[in-house]
Amino acid sequence: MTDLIPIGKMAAANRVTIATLRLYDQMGLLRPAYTDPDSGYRYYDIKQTSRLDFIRYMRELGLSLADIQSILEKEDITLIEEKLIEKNNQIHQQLRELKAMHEAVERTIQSIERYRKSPASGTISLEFIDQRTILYAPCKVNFYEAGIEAYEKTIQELRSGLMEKGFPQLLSYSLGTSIRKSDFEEGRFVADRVFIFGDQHLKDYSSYISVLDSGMYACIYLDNFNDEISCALRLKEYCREYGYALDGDYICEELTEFNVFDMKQRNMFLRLQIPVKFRK
Amino acid sequence: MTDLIPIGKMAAANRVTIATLRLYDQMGLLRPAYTDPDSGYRYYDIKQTSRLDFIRYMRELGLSLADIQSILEKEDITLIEEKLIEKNNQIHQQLRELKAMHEAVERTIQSIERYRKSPASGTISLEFIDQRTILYAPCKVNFYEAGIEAYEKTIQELRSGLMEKGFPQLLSYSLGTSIRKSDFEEGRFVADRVFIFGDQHLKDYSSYISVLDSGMYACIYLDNFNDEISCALRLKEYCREYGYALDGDYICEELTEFNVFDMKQRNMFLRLQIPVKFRK
DNA sequence: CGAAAACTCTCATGTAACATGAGAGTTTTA
DNA sequence: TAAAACTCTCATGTTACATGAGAGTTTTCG
Repeated sequence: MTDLIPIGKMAAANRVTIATLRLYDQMGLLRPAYTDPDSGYRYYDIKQTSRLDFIRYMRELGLSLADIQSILEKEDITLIEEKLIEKNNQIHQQLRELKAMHEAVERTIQSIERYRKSPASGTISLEFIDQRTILYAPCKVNFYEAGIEAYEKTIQELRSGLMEKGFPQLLSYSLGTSIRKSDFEEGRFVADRVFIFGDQHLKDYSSYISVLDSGMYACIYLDNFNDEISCALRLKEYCREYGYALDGDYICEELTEFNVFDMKQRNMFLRLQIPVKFRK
Repeated sequence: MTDLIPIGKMAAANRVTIATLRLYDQMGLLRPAYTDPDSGYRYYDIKQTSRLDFIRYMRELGLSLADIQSILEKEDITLIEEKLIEKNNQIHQQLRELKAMHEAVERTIQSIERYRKSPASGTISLEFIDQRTILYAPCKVNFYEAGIEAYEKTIQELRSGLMEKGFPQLLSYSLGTSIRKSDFEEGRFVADRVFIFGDQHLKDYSSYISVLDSGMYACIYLDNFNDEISCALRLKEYCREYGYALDGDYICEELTEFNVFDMKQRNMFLRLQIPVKFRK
């Protein structure tokens, strides 16, 4: 009296593939009502649709086939609830992760955009820059002398120190270094601090937090790490020429750090900054 | 002069597993600076850390290794941006899906909770029920006569009709059926409509929308489909006894539909409802 | 009734990004 | 020089299927 249908019809009736039905059979999630012992053909009862619906619904809720299997075996509503509550927590977690990912992607796109719209290397400007919060570490070695490897190493330490505290990732934030005003004034290139420019999340991660004052900055843009000193000197000269007085530490800001491309193209982008004040 | 480190140190220094480094080598994402041709041992330059960082950062942004590979091959920032924008869209999509999943899980948990707190089968109550929006289809056959299979078939049609329009899934909503007031009054069990109780999303999906008035309902709870008619009659009798007059169509609401468990336990939960008015 | 068409079977493989382990060879340390 | 520590390749497992090969079965049509 109950009419049985072969796998193809069952699949079509439920918008499932045949392969899926076979898998469910094999896993014991949904055994066909009758299997021909000779041919091995599977025949389903239409009423099994409801069980299939249940499986698919649980899948839509994000449960794994293994979870569903145990639910169907135990036939216990409490178990469903447990699994769902567990799933709910997972979903919350995933939502957080996705949002963080989204922010990071946005930030990176912004940074690429900024790079794209950056002025030609060597351009000097006078800009007002808002207050910035930074997370810094002191420089143990002076990489202006010790070379780029020392710089990398310092960054590396900052990085791993932060990673231990669960800080997302460094690449998405712009990096900076500074030279103390007195040193810079007297032409000594002595790295003082290395830091990252942060956003609102920053304060959770360390006590080495500082603030860079807002104000006017004389800036020069460049795209090659090796030109920093010469550009910095040019910028200093420029300030002297126009009568701008130094008003704080010198800053080198690494606006984008796509330095994985072996510098074949102009992929790095720096902005050197000298805070200035004007004689009134 | 550049000191090379074996794979173990490289892995430890970057909090990556050895297997990962080997995979990246194999895929060409990060080739060790030197590979011993005899032993096959991989030796990395510390500077390769930056490339590894880049890879891991791109991974954190959700890009696939294949994407990263093409980015690293082309060495083109524009390509990064393209991939990121694409990724951003994917993230939006995923966020939508996750939120929908979350809603569905919550709804299901609620429904299980409700089931758990439901009164004993046979309990009669008088309740105020708020206005409800339903999405209905007319019943072509009277399943009170034709049997549960006909009911299932009707549901099936409703289901597949909705699925074509992209409606999420049925299991997460409670189902209902109704009998016209005149039929019910005269003791004729003739199914009139089958419907789902919906939420705010409902209106997007069909024109077969109707509203069930708010008001007082005489209700009886039960956990077995087969008892519907007898319980409905009891409820009707109850109304007569207390002098409540029928004020609309009879409704059978299937509050939870975990009928995959072969009814071994009390997993189904119905609430029959008769809208009533009082003589003043 | 027989042939062709349509259907179904099992088994193998691929997907993404690794994790894990076996068995053999290499380097470092004591 | 032997043991300990490290590394190699290759195979397999993970998830929920999709895809395809080659062989067998059922249905349909003339």
